[in-house]
Amino acid sequence: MVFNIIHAKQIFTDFLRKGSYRVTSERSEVLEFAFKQVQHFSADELFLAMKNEGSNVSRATVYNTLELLVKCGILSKHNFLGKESRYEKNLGAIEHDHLICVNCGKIIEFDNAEILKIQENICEKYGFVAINHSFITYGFCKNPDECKTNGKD
Amino acid sequence: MVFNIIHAKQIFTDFLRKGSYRVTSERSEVLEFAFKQVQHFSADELFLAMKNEGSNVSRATVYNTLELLVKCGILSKHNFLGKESRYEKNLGAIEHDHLICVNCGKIIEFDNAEILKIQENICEKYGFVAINHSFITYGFCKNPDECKTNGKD
DNA sequence: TTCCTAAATTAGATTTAGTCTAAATATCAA
DNA sequence: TTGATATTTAGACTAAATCTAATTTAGGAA
Ligand SMILES: [Mn+2]
Ligand SMILES: [Mn+2]
Ligand SMILES: [Zn+2]
Ligand SMILES: [Zn+2]
Repeated sequence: MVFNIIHAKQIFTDFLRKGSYRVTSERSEVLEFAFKQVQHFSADELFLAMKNEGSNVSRATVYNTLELLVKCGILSKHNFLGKESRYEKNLGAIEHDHLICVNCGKIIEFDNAEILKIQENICEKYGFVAINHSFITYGFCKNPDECKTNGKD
Repeated sequence: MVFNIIHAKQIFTDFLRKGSYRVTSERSEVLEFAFKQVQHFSADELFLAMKNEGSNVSRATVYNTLELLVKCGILSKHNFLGKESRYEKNLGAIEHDHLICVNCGKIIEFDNAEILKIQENICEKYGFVAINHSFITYGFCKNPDECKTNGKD
């Protein structure tokens, strides 16, 4: 599991070297900007944020690098409600999951170790090797007062 | 839960009446074709299949009707690997889940009541009312012989 | 049954996320 | 330092899904 940007850079560099990918300034830049994001973000949002702060990394490179960052475990990628892919840092011990209000868009994050156990059992049963998972519960806020402001992300 | 096409038609008509939507021949046609599908299918695949068998229902109506069929519980909608949405009939007592091989594309379906319990607990904890969920484990086939034919769906 | 209005349908345009291309550039092993 | 080849780039392209505005239809009222 990843802790901070120093650690993330180490992991990324090792991953690139090990896979005989090249270590480039563009890839480092994408990692740095991705790591600065505090919420879920889309590839295009990151590309625009970078551009906005003077970066010249291309859209294609942002998309490609995000995939590499997912592969080496620094980021997670989600597809909420069939919308564009959204990414986020992977910091904790457990890959967290999401509860989404289909009414106001609120996203609640939670850790649940039991889900990992279920995943293991199922993989054992069907002869699979798990890489990761996506568990999303769709519903709505019980308290109407909390279901107003569109608290996306 | 839905059992067969007769039952599905009943549920759909009730849902439409109750929501003061109109009962149209196009909506019935989409339901009939959707129900004939034996595997996961995309909106466009269904549209083309219908067209191919002489139906004149438009693409927009197919897309819209599939959403209604999801809302009333007749179909489920999935987003595997961030690709186009895929639909399927909802027949059993438990909303089944999926195991996907990122190498060969194989999809294994499984029932797991524990996941529903976890969902209930989490919703209780965070003041949510669950509608449905999506649980997908990504991984690869342990047995290389089984990981060849691209057994999609 | 006929009439009327809002809802639904339609073909095709548009939007959007993401991928592809081929020319220019940079990495890194030798 | 050099050169093979991996990477980056701008912009073209693709595919899924949504939107539009004109036309048709469902179903309630009379
Ligand atoms: Mn999250
Ligand atoms: Mn299924
Ligand atoms: Zn809400
Ligand atoms: Zn496989």
